Amino acid sequence: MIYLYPGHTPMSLKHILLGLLREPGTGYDLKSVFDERISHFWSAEFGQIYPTLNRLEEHGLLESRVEPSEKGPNRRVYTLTGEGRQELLRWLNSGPAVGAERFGYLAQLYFMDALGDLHETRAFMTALKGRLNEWLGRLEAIETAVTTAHGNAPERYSDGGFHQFATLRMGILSIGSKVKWCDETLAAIDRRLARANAAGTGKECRIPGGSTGSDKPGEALS
Amino acid sequence: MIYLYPGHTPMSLKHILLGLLREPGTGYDLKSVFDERISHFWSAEFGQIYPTLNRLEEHGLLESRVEPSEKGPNRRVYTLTGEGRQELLRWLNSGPAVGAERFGYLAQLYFMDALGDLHETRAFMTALKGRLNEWLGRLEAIETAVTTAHGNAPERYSDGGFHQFATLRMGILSIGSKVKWCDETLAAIDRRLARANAAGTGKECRIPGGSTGSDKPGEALS
DNA sequence: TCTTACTATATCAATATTGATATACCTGTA
DNA sequence: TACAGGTATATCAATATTGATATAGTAAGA
Repeated sequence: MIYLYPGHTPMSLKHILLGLLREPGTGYDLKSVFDERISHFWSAEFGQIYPTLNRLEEHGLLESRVEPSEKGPNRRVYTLTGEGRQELLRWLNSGPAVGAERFGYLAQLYFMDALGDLHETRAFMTALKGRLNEWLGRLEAIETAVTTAHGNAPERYSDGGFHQFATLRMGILSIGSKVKWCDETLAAIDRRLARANAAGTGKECRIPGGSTGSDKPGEALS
Repeated sequence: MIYLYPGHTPMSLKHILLGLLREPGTGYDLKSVFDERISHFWSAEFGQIYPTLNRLEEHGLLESRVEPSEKGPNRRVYTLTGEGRQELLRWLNSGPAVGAERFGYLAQLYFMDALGDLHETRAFMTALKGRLNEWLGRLEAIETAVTTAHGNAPERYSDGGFHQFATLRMGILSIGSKVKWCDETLAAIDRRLARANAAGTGKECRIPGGSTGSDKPGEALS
């Protein structure tokens, strides 16, 4: 990895902007693309987009021109330069950028034994499943729209292409697997709750140590 | 969400440190926990761990004492205070922290039509599958170790508990779904490559527009 | 007229995060 | 002796990221 700037870390935002700007656009346009088309793998705020566009232009990877807008203030439209395209290709050829994943909700679950009551974990997992299902629904709606609409006029940043569609599929399969995991976990919680009820106390269920371990689906957690 | 500090964003590192420090430990200990036990949902470097521990102590959520080490320089051992425990519980009760996910490799794939040759995409996906499979193997090895070892002496930050095991399961299901997605995508690439070969040219395969769309497994991408 | 909403750019403070670096103790080994 | 490797703390510069804020034009509707 050749770094664009000293101290540069292999984060991808700069390269994503280069990739999106193969078709000219403004910072405002780009923000919609993050929110509407690629939120399943990256997000960015204005506060990061505008300064990054500036820096990429300073370094000659983008160039911009100001155009009048039909609906508001002037637009500063950015386009990829030859140098920018080279940097984009270099990044695409640098091998898969597999990095650490971060899940705040898993961190919460990891420590949730501190609450000492599995009913709270159950409520947490139910809420989580709801949130993930909403997300999955949004992705599947896009998938349906993409696979249904044939012959549509090509849109800017269209998700119709093979590569774009493949990233959408990963989002769907990955979030889908998390929903299944919620079900597996909820089932395991209910089994534990039932056992605790049978044993007598009914309300307080401090969690007994390790897992029993099983490969049968739905019983990996018991 | 009540923010710990002005301008505080809902990132989880501070709370993760509080959770891990229910059992006393040093910054160095914590780093191993990130690397060895919870890398499937969070990671952190020394450069972030030490300053964060300092700030948490300043705010009264942690306290520390210096102890001689058996194997090196003195150890600064941190422990959770009552206030720290309260903040941890508040975070656990604040609902699932579902945030945007970021995948550098999906960003690369999204723009890879720029390379104009599906063989390059194929090589990329093969490399990615390899990396993900390695990762999956590491998680499954931990799962096996956890489900096999019964009656072991309880370790610091043991992964034996139900909640901890559930987070491991999500890692396995989630990475597993991504490996399956690699297979689905590689199969789709091969079908396209075969079609292009049959059509004549053999080498250059610019990608024709949209996807055909199908629900049959392995054919969602064609 | 006033307000709301959308378009559009830009900057700020604060925190988050990485990767490099400096220091220093201890143990085993070449 | 010298060096490698593991234990341990700490700081730095640079970049990444969030969320709030300021400014302004346009258009629709109360």
